[in-house]
Amino acid sequence: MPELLEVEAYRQLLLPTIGARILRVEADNLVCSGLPGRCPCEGQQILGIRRKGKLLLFDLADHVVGLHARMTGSVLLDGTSAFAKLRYAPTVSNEAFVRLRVHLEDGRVIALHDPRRLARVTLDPDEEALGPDATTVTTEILQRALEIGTHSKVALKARLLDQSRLSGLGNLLVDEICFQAHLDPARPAALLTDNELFTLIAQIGTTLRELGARGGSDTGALQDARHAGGCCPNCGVLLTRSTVGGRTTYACRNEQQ
DNA sequence: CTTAATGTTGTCTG
DNA sequence: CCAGACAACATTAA
Repeated sequence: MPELLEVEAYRQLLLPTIGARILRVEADNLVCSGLPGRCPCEGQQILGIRRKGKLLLFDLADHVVGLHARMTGSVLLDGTSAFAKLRYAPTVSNEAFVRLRVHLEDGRVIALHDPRRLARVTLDPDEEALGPDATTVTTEILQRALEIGTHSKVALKARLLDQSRLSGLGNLLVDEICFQAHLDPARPAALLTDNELFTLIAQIGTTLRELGARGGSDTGALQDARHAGGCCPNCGVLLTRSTVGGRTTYACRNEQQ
C-alpha cells in the first residue's frame, strides 16, 4: 500500500518514540532476515526517525535500521494505525500478521503488520541507492531523472517510478500526477519540452500536497475509475488500461498527451 | 473460481 | 549494456 505519503504518516505516528530505549525485539525471520543473528537494537535508544522515499529509517547510536513496507506493510504504535487519519484502512488488523514487535522500555510497542510478508527490515541500508526524495524535487533533479535531452525512449512513468532516480512515488501517485499534468505516461521521458517539465514539477508538488491533506495515495481523482470500464472523471471517455514501466496504468487518451 | 493488487528484486530474452 | 517481460514473495477482495 504505502507510497511516500503513507510512509510519512508512519513516521509522524512514530516521532513521539524518539528518545525511547528499545527493550526487546520480536522479529519474523523472513521480514527481518536483513538483521544479523543477534539484533543490535536491544538496549539502544531511538535517536531519530527519518524517511527517504518509501524507506523509513531509525537512527540508533551505532546503526541505522531501515524498514520498507513494500506492498502490504503498515506500522502501528500501541495498536494504533497511522491509517487512522488516512482513507485507506487495512482489513481488520490481525495479530497473526504482526511480523515485528519493538517493545520500548516505557511499555509502548511499535509493530509492523504485514499479511503478505513482503516488508523488509535491513541493517544499515544503502541510502545512496535511492534518488532524492520526491518532496525535494527540483528542475535539475527532474531533468536528470528523465534524461531530458538524451535519445532514451524510456517511458515517463517508468522514470518517475525508478526509485534510484527519484524516490517515493508509487503506481497510484504517478498515474495521478500524469493525469493532472495532462501527460501520457507512455511518452518517452527524455522528449518532454521545457513547458511540460515545468508543468510536471508543479504537479508533483500539488499532488503530494493535496493527496497528503486528503488522506493518502488512493484519494486521487483517478482512483474511483481505476478498474476495467472506468471513465475519465473530467471528460467521461473510457480510460485506457495498459502496462507501463511494468505496472498497470490508467490514462485518458483524450486529455493526456 | 479467477484475477489483480499502492513494491522490489532477480532472471531471462531480445 | 539497455529495456521489457515475467516470476516470486503470501494473502485478500472483487
